[in-house]
Amino acid sequence: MPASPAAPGSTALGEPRSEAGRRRAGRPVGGVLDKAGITAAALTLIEKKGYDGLTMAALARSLNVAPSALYNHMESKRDVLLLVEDHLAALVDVSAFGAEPWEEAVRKWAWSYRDVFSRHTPLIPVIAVLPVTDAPQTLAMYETVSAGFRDAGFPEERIVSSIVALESFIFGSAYDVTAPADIFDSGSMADVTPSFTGAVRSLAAQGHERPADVAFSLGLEALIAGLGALRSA
Amino acid sequence: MPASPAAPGSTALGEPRSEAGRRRAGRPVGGVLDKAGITAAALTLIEKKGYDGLTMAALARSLNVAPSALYNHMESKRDVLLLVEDHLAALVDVSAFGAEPWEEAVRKWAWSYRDVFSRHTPLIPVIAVLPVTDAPQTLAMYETVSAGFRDAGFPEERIVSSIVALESFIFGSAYDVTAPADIFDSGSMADVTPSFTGAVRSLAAQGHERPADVAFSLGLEALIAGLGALRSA
DNA sequence: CTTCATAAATGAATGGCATTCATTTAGTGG
DNA sequence: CCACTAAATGAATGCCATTCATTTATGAAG
Repeated sequence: MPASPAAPGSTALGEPRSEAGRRRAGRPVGGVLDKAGITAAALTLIEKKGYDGLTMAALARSLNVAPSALYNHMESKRDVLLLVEDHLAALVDVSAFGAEPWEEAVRKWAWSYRDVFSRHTPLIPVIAVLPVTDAPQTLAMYETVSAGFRDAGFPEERIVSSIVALESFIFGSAYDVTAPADIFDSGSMADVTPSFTGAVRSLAAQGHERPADVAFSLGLEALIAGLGALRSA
Repeated sequence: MPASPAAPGSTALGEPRSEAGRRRAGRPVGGVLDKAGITAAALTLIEKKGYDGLTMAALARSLNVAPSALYNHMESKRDVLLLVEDHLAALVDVSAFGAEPWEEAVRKWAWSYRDVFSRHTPLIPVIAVLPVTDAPQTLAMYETVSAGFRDAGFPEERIVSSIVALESFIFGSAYDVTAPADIFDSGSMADVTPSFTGAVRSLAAQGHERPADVAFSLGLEALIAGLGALRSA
């Protein structure tokens, strides 16, 4: 009724669907375009082209499909990011909970969590506001961690706040990892910022391979010590 | 030489420049389009329309100028965000450094820092990777804080790492403030996540006005205690 | 075997975005 | 008074996510 959708059916069997089109037209055949397939394609794309390269068009292209086809399976691009986020949550190492002392379990979890998301910082604004209902793997991670805290003797009403505090630190620290090495170069302002410039030089003189790791370790150990004091038994 | 830039000069004095155009054409007259003016306009726009409403077109519009005019003063939109960020840094309260004990100074600084940026979370990915050279007010903040740490007896090589750790926690916590209240509702998965669901309920039962504040306080006090132990004197 | 409902794919819009560019304008310093 | 130049213009450009009418092909129902 509205505009003019051009020649119907004529070009419908043209080149665009030559290969995959035949396989996937109609009903569920193998399912290249299900959630698992979309997630895998998105991850590959992110690895190869980064988050700037993750466009709906590029994603569709890598699945041999028209961009609009994605919208039969997802409401928006945000859903794609959610899928990726939840996949990554499953990569976070929670295995030490229940197997090692609480301190060590938190330590391993936190380092692993930071490492995974430091390569996916564009997801952080998404996760931070993400209702866990939509992310089963993420929820599973919280369950394991919560159980670890409970078994370690944490009062139930402090568990969520403690995890949130740790997570906040982890997300912020994930950004640090990606910061340029010269981020604290005060340049021409060096003479009016003697304390800061001196502190930066003093740290640089230590010659740490990854300065972000030093700050992360420092903060994490402080949090573990401070939060650990909340335990009753 | 290329395309066809249409009627030259004819419409140049039309409506678009009726008011501000007369004031600002040519050389520096009053300077609505200098850094201060752009920053002020951007902040007003952000307050009224949020970060989604902060487009180069909308910013130009609020300055009674064509979008392309902005590019005579800024390299990219990122520069606008930098300007805003640096303006906000000046709002962070560092006054307690040098006036109160280190613990209390850090506490006031951290709460103030988090509060300012919790209303500007879209800037966080920008700040985290921002070379301080480009942000004088931000650098000034670091200088005051660094001096506070030095005077409190911190070994020089630990100062930057300590500040980075605190900042990471602050940025992560700024996101929490904006999270929806039901973010931890496990929905249909409640039965398979008993520990987490119980912990969430238990926190909710406490009836805190702002749950994010509880987590922030918990983490901040842990960091203050843990980092404070690094001081020599 | 035919018919039909339906999930899934199509491609051509749409509207918004940051950014670029040739050109014009109008003060300023010589 | 003129040349220089900073600053403004508006018409592209190209990219983006998203929408929609339409078509396709399958499996189930009769």
